[in-house]
Amino acid sequence: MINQEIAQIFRNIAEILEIKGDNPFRIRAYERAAQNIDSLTEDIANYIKEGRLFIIPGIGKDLAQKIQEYVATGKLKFYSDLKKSIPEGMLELLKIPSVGPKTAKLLLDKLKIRNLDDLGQAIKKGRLKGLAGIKEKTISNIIKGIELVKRGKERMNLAQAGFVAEEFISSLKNLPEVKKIGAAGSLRRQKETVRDIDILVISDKPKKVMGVFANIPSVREVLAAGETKSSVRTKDDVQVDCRVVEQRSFGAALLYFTGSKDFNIKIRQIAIKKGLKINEYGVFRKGKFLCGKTEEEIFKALGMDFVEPELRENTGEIELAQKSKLPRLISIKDIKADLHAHSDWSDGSNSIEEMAQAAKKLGYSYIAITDHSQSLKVAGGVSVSDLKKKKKEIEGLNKTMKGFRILYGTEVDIDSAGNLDYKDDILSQFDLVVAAIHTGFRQSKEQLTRRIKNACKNKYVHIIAHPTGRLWGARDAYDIDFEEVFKAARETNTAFEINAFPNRLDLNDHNARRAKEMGVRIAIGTDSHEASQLAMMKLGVATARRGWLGPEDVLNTLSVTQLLKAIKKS
DNA sequence: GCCGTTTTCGGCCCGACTGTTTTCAGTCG
Repeated sequence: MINQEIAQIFRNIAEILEIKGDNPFRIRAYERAAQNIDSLTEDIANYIKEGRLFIIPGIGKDLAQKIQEYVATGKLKFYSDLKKSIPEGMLELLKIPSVGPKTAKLLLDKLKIRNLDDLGQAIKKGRLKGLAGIKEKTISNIIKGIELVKRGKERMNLAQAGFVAEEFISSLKNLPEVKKIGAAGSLRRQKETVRDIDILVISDKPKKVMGVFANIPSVREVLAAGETKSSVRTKDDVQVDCRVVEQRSFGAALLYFTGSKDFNIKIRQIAIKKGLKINEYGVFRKGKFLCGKTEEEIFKALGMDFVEPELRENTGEIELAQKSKLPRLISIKDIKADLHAHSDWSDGSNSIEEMAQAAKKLGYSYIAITDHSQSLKVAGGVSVSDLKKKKKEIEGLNKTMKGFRILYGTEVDIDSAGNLDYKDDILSQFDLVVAAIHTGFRQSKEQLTRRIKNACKNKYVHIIAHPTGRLWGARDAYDIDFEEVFKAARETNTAFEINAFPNRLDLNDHNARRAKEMGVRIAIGTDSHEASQLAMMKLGVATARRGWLGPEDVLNTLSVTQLLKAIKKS
């Protein structure tokens, strides 16, 4: 989407300006604008059309003009000129930990180092020695940093980040010195991908905690070890930061380390206006400690409601919290069913009964078994003749399982022409039909949009599953026109799925929020292929929460009777 | 470069750790 292109350009501009030593507040203005454009749920071209650019925070006269120029021409003269002012490879130097804009500029000015390769050569030849402020230690840090950049550590997905954090937390939580411990950062905000793990500890003996932390088995390297703050890198190249504070500061530290950065800046500005100061130790008036033990009391001191971590991105939640108008977010307890699961009738590894028992164990009252349709041979799609047997099996199980219902469902393929893989007379027999694209991902935006709209228009299709097809780390989302497909979904009473599989999370948080704004209902499904995967529902719920969804926006908070009524098409 | 019910100019969040320094700049989150 063009929003992301513009955001990236603004970020690049900020980095170039940093190297050039420009005004830090001007740099910050570009970063802030990039962040805010990134978090828009709607195409920025619409803002231009309707003269609404200025309602985007951080967009003033100058940036508005730059956005208009880029949207109109696909180019930005200011940016292309600016790019010419530094060598092309310079920005990659900034990716090296410990190398910031000042060091990069020093390397360019003194040694004509223009990219990573130049830097490697210069180090080999010993040319860095003798530069002002650079000695042995700095050089060895740079060498390690270059290796790290070359290994190219990506962000983890949310599930992986949870495992890393759990290992560190479980190693620390039973120490007698540890009174309380928790994860903060983007993991607590439940972002779909996470770069670093932040761990917060309450203790009166920070030294002891820091010592144990630095010696956890999976630690490869200690990056920094201070009195109250340490950073390590694990054998899998994950950076983990640990911070120790006193009891009275836990809320303040949790707030600070949970972020996001923009959120923190905004609430600190609010504090200043009230004659207060917030840091990670508490809320202060004229140097006097007011509070800090819990996040709740800090929000109260600022005159606003508690903001759930998933909303803390400075995309409107602060203003609503000040007016007590935040939405109630869905929670895992609201979920009564899984609406997308496979059995061994297609490519799942458990029987329908095993899947149902596992769902019952999670406290659900129903589950939809949505095996693949006939043409999807690689996934063992169910033939029309087998469908009868499958239906019969489900009817049998439903008689024996008390207080639980199995819905007879399918994940029907939307073929490359936009037709469905079962005929209407077959589709009409299912309790629940989930439709999805599994082939022809490379079609044009128009074609893909049309295929999904076609599926929405089918009287028997209830849910569009994993609507953008993305597989994190393997396949990018395909481009569809969300405004159009959401409109079609609303008009036809078709729901869109948040697929809870960790490398899908599709719809993502932004698109889910837009779907809600456009009046489209959401179904959360795990796409489980074995019983244990049903537990991934919490990741789908996390995405829903980041998309501002409440229980009323999500189909699987309904009882089975309510659901079957709600999905009916006229 | 943005922003304003104290302001259209002069502010702009706040602090820890490192490496190189004799008191601090750079980097990071």
